[in-house]
Amino acid sequence: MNVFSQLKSDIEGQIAALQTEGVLTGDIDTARITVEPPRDPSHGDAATNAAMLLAKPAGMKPRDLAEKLAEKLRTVSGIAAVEIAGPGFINLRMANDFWLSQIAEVLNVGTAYGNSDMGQGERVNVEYVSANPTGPMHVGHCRGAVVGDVLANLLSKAGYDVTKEYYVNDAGAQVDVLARSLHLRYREALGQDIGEIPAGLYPGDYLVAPGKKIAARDGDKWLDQPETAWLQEFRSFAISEMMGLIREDLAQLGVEHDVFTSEAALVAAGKVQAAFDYLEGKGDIYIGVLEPPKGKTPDDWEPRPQTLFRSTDFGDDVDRPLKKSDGSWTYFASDIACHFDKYERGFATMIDIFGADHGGYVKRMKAATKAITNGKGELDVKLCQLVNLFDNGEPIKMSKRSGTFVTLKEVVETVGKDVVRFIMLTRKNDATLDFDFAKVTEQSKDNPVFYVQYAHARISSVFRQAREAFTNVNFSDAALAGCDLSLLNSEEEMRLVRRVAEWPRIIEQAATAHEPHRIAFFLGEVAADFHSLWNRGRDNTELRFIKADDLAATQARLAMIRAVALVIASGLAVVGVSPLEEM
RNA sequence: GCGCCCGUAGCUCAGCAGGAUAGAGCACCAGAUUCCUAAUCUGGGGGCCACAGGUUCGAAUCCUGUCGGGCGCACCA
Repeated sequence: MNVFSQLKSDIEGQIAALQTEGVLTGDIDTARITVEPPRDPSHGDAATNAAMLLAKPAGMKPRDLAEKLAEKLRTVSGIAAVEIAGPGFINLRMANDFWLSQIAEVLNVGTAYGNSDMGQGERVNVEYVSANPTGPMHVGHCRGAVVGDVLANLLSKAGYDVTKEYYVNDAGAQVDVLARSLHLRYREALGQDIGEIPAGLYPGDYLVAPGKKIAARDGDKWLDQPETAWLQEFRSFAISEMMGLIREDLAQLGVEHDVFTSEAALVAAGKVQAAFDYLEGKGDIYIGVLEPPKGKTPDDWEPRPQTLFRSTDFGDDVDRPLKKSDGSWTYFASDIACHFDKYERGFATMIDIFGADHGGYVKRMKAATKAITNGKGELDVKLCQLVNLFDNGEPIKMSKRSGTFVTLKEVVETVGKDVVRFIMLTRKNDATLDFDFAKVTEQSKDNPVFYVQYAHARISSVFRQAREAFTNVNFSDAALAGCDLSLLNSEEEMRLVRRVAEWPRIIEQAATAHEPHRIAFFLGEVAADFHSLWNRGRDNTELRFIKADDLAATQARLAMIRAVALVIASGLAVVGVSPLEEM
């Protein structure tokens, strides 16, 4: 339960009461009312702007209205004090019990704490990774993979019915190149000298094994045949091999998609044609000639009639071609079909995760989604910026041409999936991120992964010691949930308790904003609060969690830190990282 | 030339669907600590939120323009 939305509905209830009493008149719109923890803790536990928003339509002064509302709020249970401040803020101070009941709640529901029904089971499709099946994944793919995966987890936790989707671009010219590259490796496997890999083909040695595999299976059957004889077979073989590699890489990263949609299959099933027909029926298709982009005319520019989608009618800058001159579909056309298909499968809300280099693609895809769903579907696109790799401060240069690019697999094998996943969320998705192999594995408070993991491990360690100090006491969650939590009353402890109670709100806000990085930042804050409290016990043994001569106080404190551990575990589960019992 | 993203402390970045005196970490400065709850702690200085207008009771946040950086710009995906 998000305590702040609980408070908001309490406030709305009191506003309604003021209305029926005739104190408050005018059009009341409660939508913009916020109830949030104030930045400055001296302002109380929660603040609302209600009076300032309602003053104008009610024809009252904000502070007068605030006073009326404050009177009502003082009668609400759980609210210990109400103050009016500044231009008309209403500051609420909650009774300790109010917060402490959240600790019991955490202990009762475990890592399910923070689950929300906000999404009301609404179906959401999150499409991410969608790398071309032409080779193993490199680090550049990491970020989108993690951001998409965690966003999907986050939305699930917030009550949405989420499908994780991978769109396989297996229909374009690139997969033909892949097929030819494989054929070369096939010849190599049969003992032919293939020399240097010709420019324009994929040189990577990840095709060597598939080459041998198909040679072992089919022998020299395809050896002296014209391309037309083997292209299709080699293409589908290569794609399935490459998808195998990609799925292995993703599995290592802890990413598993629910659905893989094949572009080629969409085309074959006539879905692209169907989407096209639909748009054409609405009059959104025409044959026309585009103007060259101003200030940057390509060398080979020629006025050329094309089959265009009227994307400018839906917010794009120019209309976009759907067919190539050979009559086949452009990538954009099949992507429209892909989103059409998603919509028909029941997804009105779709989210795509792209690399930042696809930024120019966003408007047209949103326009297409609007057109193809008749305005009923909504597409949000999250762009992931570059990850810059370093090793102990030294930049790692990557070049695809020289073959010195770092693969996803290498990164995961070097630092572990948990580290990769967490670090990818330490920046918001549209900011570039530095990834330093040395720093991300460092065991110090400068390393956010370590800092959060260590908080969890430290709590486990306290419990291990508690069981030694009190050999006959039951410290299970259920037992702790029933202990006397009112013994927690210091300001430092309450600060941590309030932080724990913020978790459900963080989930809801991160989910509405589609911003998974907020989870990682929140975990850093919980860990910081916990470590800070722990450190007080260094100097003052009275403040330690375990008091050998005071079982009741020990139980209350263990309940508190156990709740912290559960919230950390709950957050790490969203991030896809396993919490550690010891380090 | 056009579009998108970004511009917040010396550095790296948060800033919660507009809210009160703009935060954190690093670095810097000053103290504490050798304890066993290992993988430090406490405190401090430091800001025209790129700039200029606008909307609003209220703007780092929304709108417009300017400057600076990144990305992209017809039958590649």
